[in-house]
Amino acid sequence: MTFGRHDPDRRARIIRATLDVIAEVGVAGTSHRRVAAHAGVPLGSMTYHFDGMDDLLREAFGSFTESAVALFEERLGAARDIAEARTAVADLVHHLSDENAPEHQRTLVLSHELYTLAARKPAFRELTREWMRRSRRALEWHFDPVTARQLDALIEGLAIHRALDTEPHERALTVEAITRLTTPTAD
Amino acid sequence: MTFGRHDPDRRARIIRATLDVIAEVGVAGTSHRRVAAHAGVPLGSMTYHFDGMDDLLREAFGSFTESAVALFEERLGAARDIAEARTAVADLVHHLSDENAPEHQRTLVLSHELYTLAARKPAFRELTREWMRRSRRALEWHFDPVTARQLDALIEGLAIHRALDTEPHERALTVEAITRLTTPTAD
DNA sequence: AGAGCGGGTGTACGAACGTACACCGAGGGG
DNA sequence: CCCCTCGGTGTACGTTCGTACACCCGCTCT
Repeated sequence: MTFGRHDPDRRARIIRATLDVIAEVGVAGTSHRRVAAHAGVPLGSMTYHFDGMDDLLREAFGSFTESAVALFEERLGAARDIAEARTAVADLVHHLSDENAPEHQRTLVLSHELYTLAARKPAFRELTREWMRRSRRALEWHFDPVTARQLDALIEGLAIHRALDTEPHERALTVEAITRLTTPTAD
Repeated sequence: MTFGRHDPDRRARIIRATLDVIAEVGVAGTSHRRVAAHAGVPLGSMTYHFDGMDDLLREAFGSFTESAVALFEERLGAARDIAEARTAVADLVHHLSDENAPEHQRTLVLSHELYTLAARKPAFRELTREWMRRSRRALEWHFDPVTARQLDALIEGLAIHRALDTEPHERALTVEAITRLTTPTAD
């Protein structure tokens, strides 16, 4: 039995290359050939390791959501009280939407590409649901379920709008919004 | 000078067809041929009326954002006080994310497709900026600029998450989030 | 009435795509 | 030492694409 004779993490490298290509030219411009070239593997490897394009995309976005959740959990896990949790949430919003960090623009681009697929194909919607579910669970370490749900949506909206804005809003605005949403109204 | 000899609103019909095709198969699956077939015009009309694919997409999404803004302004314009404005905002969120209305899934799909383009191409980012600018202006008829900005992001996030969720959240959660965000905190 | 113009269209070309599949060669079994 | 197995790969096919451009024909002007 020859096992991993050539390249034990060939698959993983293809998946990383796929995400790179998607971030660069979009799902629309992603092809087996381009991914293969970027990963430095022959074209035949594509159909050998993955059951066609859809399978490749699903694996790639699965890996992407995994690391997105990991970041979420890491930041929220480090917070020791509500105040720190609020700060962590603000950090996440600005981390995601910071224009000066190409790596973060990448996250935003990949999110949109995934949402676009999810809006049309159930298989990808499953990925986004799992992502949302785990994000909310992490928020529930610090906030009640309803607040967690609202906060999750707020993070999404703030990050998207901030990333697209001509002049991204200040941190103070983010913090203020988080504070308002996590403070029960008087009545 | 023969003018509009055949079809005065040929262009407009192509644009409508383009949005239909995008909603159905995505920007990735949209081709001149498919749009032409859907609009009932010859393939040659595509390059005649539009300077290539990018131009076509820009025109189509320009028309899309126009009607999205119109809906926004209509709903918010009809509100006569803060309470009605809050209700209008909740209406917009649920209108956008209602799973039982195919027309609304369409809006969500098109939004994501546009954001995906905007994340990569400046020409499309201009469209989303104008869209955000006008949405915020409509919100400012009832709320201060900072709140308007926060609310705009919240609407976005709630609509996206609600549309993708397994069990979409109740209206009460939306209303509660809007109330919290539009009520200054005590301290 | 005939000519000429120009808006509109059919077609053809080169490039790129996903995928199937015949083939190769290293390594283990006899 | 030979052969067979099977993981891995190169190539070729059929399809679809964007775009250019030669052409057609209804209309207007002389």
